Amino acid sequence: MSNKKDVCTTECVHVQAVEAAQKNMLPDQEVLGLAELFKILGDPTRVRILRALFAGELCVCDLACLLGMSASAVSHQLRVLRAARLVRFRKEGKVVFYALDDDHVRGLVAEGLDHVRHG
Amino acid sequence: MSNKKDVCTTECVHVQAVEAAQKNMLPDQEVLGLAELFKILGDPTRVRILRALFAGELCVCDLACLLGMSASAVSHQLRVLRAARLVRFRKEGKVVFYALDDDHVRGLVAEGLDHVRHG
DNA sequence: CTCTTGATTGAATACATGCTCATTCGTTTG
DNA sequence: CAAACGAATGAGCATGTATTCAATCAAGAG
Repeated sequence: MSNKKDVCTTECVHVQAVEAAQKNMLPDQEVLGLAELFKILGDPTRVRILRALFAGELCVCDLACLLGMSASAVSHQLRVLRAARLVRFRKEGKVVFYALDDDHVRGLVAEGLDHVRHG
Repeated sequence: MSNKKDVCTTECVHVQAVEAAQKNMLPDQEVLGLAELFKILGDPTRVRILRALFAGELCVCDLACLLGMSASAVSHQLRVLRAARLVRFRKEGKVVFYALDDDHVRGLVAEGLDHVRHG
């Protein structure tokens, strides 16, 4: 997909700046991982779930109640968050408690809020 | 959307924890804004564009060349990034230079990378 | 064991989104 | 003015995704 550097037949390319940017490029794998992480954070329901877990662990039913949605919908999203290792879970009988699994999340949300609020 | 608190007919709700989480909930507007921001960051092309601009301003054609995609595709994404005030632009004749418009972005990307790399 | 309950899963549906292609805009140049 | 070029835009399509609904799993109660 990237053997088409000659796609730039135009004259407007600023070679120096482009080469500088090229040296700082991230490996594809990291770009994809980063985009995937942000995509997962890019859903209101998942943001609400994560924010709810800021205060401490909650079971699926708690979250469903808190967000006013079905346990099924919540569970589907928890599956996504689990796969991204953003939350972890703990079983106690029939009940499954979820909690934040990564402290980066707090930082990301905080920094995101800065942009949203006063950006 | 939230008058259905009685959706929780179950017995498993942990009232204390739920109430604590409820007090810490973000206003809907902030949740939506936050999710929107992350959604915008949650695309490989846009991540690549932003990363490219870390090194300094580039014109649309530079970006197209660097990413190996059409100027049209890049322009479409720049429109999205502009709307989110993540980039700003500067016209110089026919050429339009784009640059990062927000320092939060660097922090977000850095923190996201931490999670992706060693998370 | 059977029934109930919390949680998970899969299929189906409705909706959003990223790219391509063709066109248009705005500026510079001949 | 007309032609050329960088950039922006809109329609169309192909793909992805969040929720609902029904079914299933797992653990405790009767």
